[in-house]
Amino acid sequence: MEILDKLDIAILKILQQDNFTPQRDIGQQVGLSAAAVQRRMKRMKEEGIIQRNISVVNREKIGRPITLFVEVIMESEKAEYIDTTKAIFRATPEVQQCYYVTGDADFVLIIVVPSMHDYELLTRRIFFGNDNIKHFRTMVAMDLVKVGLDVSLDTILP
Amino acid sequence: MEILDKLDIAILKILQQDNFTPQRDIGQQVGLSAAAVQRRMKRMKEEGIIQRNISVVNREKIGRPITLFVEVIMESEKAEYIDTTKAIFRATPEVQQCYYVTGDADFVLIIVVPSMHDYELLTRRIFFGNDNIKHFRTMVAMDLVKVGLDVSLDTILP
DNA sequence: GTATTTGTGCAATTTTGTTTCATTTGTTAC
DNA sequence: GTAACAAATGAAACAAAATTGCACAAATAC
Repeated sequence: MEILDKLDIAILKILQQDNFTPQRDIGQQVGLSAAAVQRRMKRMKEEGIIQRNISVVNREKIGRPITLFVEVIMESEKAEYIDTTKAIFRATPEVQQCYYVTGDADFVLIIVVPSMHDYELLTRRIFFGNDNIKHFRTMVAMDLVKVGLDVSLDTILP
Repeated sequence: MEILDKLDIAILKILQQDNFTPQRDIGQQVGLSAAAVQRRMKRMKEEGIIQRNISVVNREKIGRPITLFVEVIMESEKAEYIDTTKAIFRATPEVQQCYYVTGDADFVLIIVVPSMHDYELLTRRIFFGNDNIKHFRTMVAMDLVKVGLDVSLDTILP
């Protein structure tokens, strides 16, 4: 089955907030037994609807207080070069998120580092070290107004 | 205590990948008993080092395939207006992430919606409906090269 | 109408998480 | 060096949660 019913959505909403919520509690909230919740969770995990289950670590408390946005513009958009660059960004732990985009830029990155100095060193490695990068534009986050990977589940009509 | 030792970091690395890993398995991997892992996890949760525990839902599979980047430039940067705008972005479910930044833009947003049409409707609500927004620039994600909230824990020196 | 599929709740079972307690380890004071 | 103390640990007992087996009910197919 590929379609989500109201119960699946109700379960996902809870799991997006806190995936340690006991299945019994979830069941109570959505009107199912714990067993039924468990089976639905298992199915959604198998189908890839639930992609991952993760802990979110506070970046400030572990000494990574600097969050940056970088727009990267490539010299050439040849698939070969793009793929190489994707692989580099993917493999760089400081690059928390990387999107290949249309519009003014080619890539948008979110980078998390301990200090601006570390960022400078990083730019040398991944930007100046890459001949195919024509230009990059950095913005520094002053306030993490909203951070998450939530997908809004309010208006799904299956 | 505020400092993380090597064992804490090893535990966090695992939890950032999969927070359903049984404490026994974590213990085995890092060289601790399950009880010790449990106590460290509890402490880190209490201290806010572990901020949240969440499921990540696949946006494509639930009918939200469009991811967008938006840079927003404000008319006035008066704190009052900025705060109001932050509150709006925070309260909008389609706005998955929102950062207040320095640089060419004032805000950077990541938006997840079912279709470009939905995005157009959203822009009317949250951008054109806000007099203080001077300009916004949209980029459309073609490839979610790397998506996560991981913080690199490799080079922590406490 | 009956057969089949799909999903459910309940209860038994298994696994996991939590607490207790004695012991070890490391630190400080003398 | 050694005694006293604090912090963290592992093993085991215990509690809670997840998982499975099974009988049943609703929806669908025939």
